Order: sequence, then structure tokens, then C-alpha cells
Amino acid sequence: MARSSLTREEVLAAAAGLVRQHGPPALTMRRLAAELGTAVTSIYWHVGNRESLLDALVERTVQEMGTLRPAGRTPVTRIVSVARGLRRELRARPHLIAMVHERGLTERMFLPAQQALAHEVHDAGLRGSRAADAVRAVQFHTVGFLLVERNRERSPVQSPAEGDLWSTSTAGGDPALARALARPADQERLFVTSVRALVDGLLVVGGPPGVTAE
Amino acid sequence: MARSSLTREEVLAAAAGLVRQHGPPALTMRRLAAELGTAVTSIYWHVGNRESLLDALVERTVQEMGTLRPAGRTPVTRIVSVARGLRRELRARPHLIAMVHERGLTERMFLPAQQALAHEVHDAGLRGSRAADAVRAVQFHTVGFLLVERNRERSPVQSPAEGDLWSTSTAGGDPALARALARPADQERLFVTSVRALVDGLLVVGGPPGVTAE
DNA sequence: ACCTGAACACCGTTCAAGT
DNA sequence: ACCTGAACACCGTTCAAGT
Repeated sequence: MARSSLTREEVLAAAAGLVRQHGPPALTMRRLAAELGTAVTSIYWHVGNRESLLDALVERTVQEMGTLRPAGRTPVTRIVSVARGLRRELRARPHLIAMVHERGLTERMFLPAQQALAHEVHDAGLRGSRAADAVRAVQFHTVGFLLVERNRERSPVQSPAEGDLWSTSTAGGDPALARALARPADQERLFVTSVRALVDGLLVVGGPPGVTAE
Repeated sequence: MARSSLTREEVLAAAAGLVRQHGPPALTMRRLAAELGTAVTSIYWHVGNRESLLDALVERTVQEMGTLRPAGRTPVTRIVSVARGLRRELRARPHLIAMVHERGLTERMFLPAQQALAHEVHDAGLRGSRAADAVRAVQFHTVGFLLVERNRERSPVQSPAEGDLWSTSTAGGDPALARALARPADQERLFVTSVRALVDGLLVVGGPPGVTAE
């Protein structure tokens, strides 16, 4: 079946569709060609190869992500809101984060949020390298949390499972702690709690004990 | 070349060697067979298939990792020392973390550290679900940090690079912050700083503002 | 400028056949 | 119980040839 004219846009759209519906592993050049009704080699003319096709796909999705607007009155709440916003955006694109991670583009993905964070951290009174540390700490925590979270969702059953381990109460004689660790975590609440604690720690006047401010 | 007797141990050892020397992508069934001087199909008899071969490999490497001993006087330093210890162990096995992540076994990998953390958090005075939150927050932060860090090391050049972006001083009018963000981060220092800030925030009496303790 | 089929060098896995 | 080669159904990519 001959096509009138295949465009790069069509290729990218079809590729995005495959990823959305069947996940990244479903995106093979041959399957994509079948989807488009063209020869496999036509795709190469338009997008180079699989590597750059994925690059383009990731870049496009990252640009789709809206700008992050801080909300709230205090510096802590505003910073936490940026982190939550980023988490929301990424969770809305479940395959993106793994693809971005595999392609080493987490920095790229985080840039919009980084700018917002830099502004907020400055408003909170941090300057210079301490401000940069704070920005990066929140960035690493957020992206890292998302990676672990995604991982956990993909394969929820572990061996030995957390539950098995903690039911035998090795939690320093705290049965409530053992029970809590045996239960699955409420990710959203844990995220907010941990980001808030992190930001609290970062914004302490004079810095955390033992760390010299610049 | 006929072999006297191929064992499961030999297969695992050769597989580990391939991963160590040439990275996980080099571990193909055919290459492994060539390395061992056997037919590809012999491997299947001993380890099932590629999936379970990787499982066994990960499990073995995780068990190799030593137990983590907390060091230091205060709860904060002891908790930070566990996180640092885990980071050190994992960085000594550069391919492990990616493999573990891909296989959804990050929980498994973190179990030894989790027990140590539970003990320390209890000693620091946290109880029940707040203690569980603290354990998990440190766990997520550490593993997440490592994932992002590995990712960054694998592909250090980003587009647009952090440097390019921040050289144009959009950092809320803080040139020192802009410069600091343009420079590459000192990962070890950033890790210690962020973990310490996080633990500080988690251990605050009464919990962080706005969060109700159980 | 754009599309094509054939071909190359890989994969993981199955299966019937050997000893 | 253990090993083998042949075969199947996939990959990404290149290349000469078409229009």
C-alpha cells in the first residue's frame, strides 16, 4: 500500500502512540513501519535511526510539560509545590521517566523545575553555593523518588517481601514500626513528608550542623 | 570443544565476568556460550533463561554486599553513615544498580540498610508510622540519588547543558548561584549535605510544620 | 527528494535428537 | 542427566536500486 507522503511528524506521532499504548519495548522500527503502512527503511530517511527517534520523542514530551508555578505563602510550601507539580506532570506520562532515565536526560527534564526552584530558594534567603546545593538536593530527591516509585509500581512483589521481613518484628522492639514497614507505603504522603523534611533541613539558618555555609 | 561438565556456578561466574568487564548489554546468551565454550542451549538447561540468569546474578551480588554498620555518636551522624555506606557499596558495583533497578529489585537491595535504619530511627526517638516514614524517606532519597547520579555519569553532556542555561544569569539575580549551578556538582558532598538535611528535617521534635505525628 | 526490497549481523528461545 | 545443531521469530541497520 503506497502512501502519498510520509512526514517526520507522522513518524513521531505514530511512535508516541505505540509507546503510550503498548509501552517503550513495543516501539520497534518494524512495528512502527507496519503501523504507518510504509517500508521500514522509509523511517530511517525521516528520523535517522532508532536512537535519534527516541531522542526526538523524549524532547517533544518534555516540551509538552507545562511550566511549573509555585503556590503557597511560605518558602517551604512553595518549594514543595514545585516538587509536587513536577511529580504530577511526570506521573501523567508513565513511560516518559524511564525513557528519559535510560537516555540520560534527567537533567534536561528537570530544567523548568530547576529555574523555579532557584528563584524560590533565593527568596528563602539562601545564596551562592548553598542555594545551588538546595536546588540540586530537591531535584535529586524528586527525580530519585519518582524513579524508585515507578520501579516499585512495576514490580510490586519482592522477595523476600518487606511484609515477610517485618512481620517477625526485628524493628528494634517497636511493633508499631514493624507494622508500618510491613504495610505498603502511601507514596504521595511519603513524598510530601520527605520533601518537606528535606527543605526544612536545607533552610535552617546557618545550615545543618557540621556544614559550613559559603 | 567439548567440556567435561558445565555447572550452574560456572555459568553465573562467566555471566558476572561479562557484566563486570563489558557492561550488562554484553551479556547475551550467545556470547556467554562462546565464553564458556559450550552450545547456547546448554546454558538454558542450567539457568532456565536469560531472565532468571539475571535474577540469580543480581541476588548473588546483593548478598555479597557487606552488612552496614552505623558509625558516629549522634543519631543524625549514624543514620547518615548508613546511607553513605550503602552508597559506597553500590558505587563499588557500578553495573549493579542499573540492573537491580531494571529488574524492580531496589527494595531487595535496600533491605540490609533498612534494618539498620529502623534501629537508628528508633534510637533517635521516632515511633510507629513516623519512624517508618523516616526509614523510607532516607531509603528513597539514597537509592534515588544513586540512580540519578549513575545516570548523570553515564551521559554527562546534556542539551541544553546546565552550564549554557545558567551562564545567562536567570538565577533570580544571584550571580554566585548561577555560577554554582553552572559548575558540575560535587556528588559526594551533595549527597552528605542532602541526607543530613533530610534527616535533620525528619528528626525535628513534633515533626515538620503542618505534619501531624501519629 | 523520497521510497523500496534484499541482505547482513545480530538477538532469545524451542525442540527433537543425541550420549 | 546433560549437551548438541537446526530452526523460528524476531531485532536494527545498510545499501543499491528505483521513481
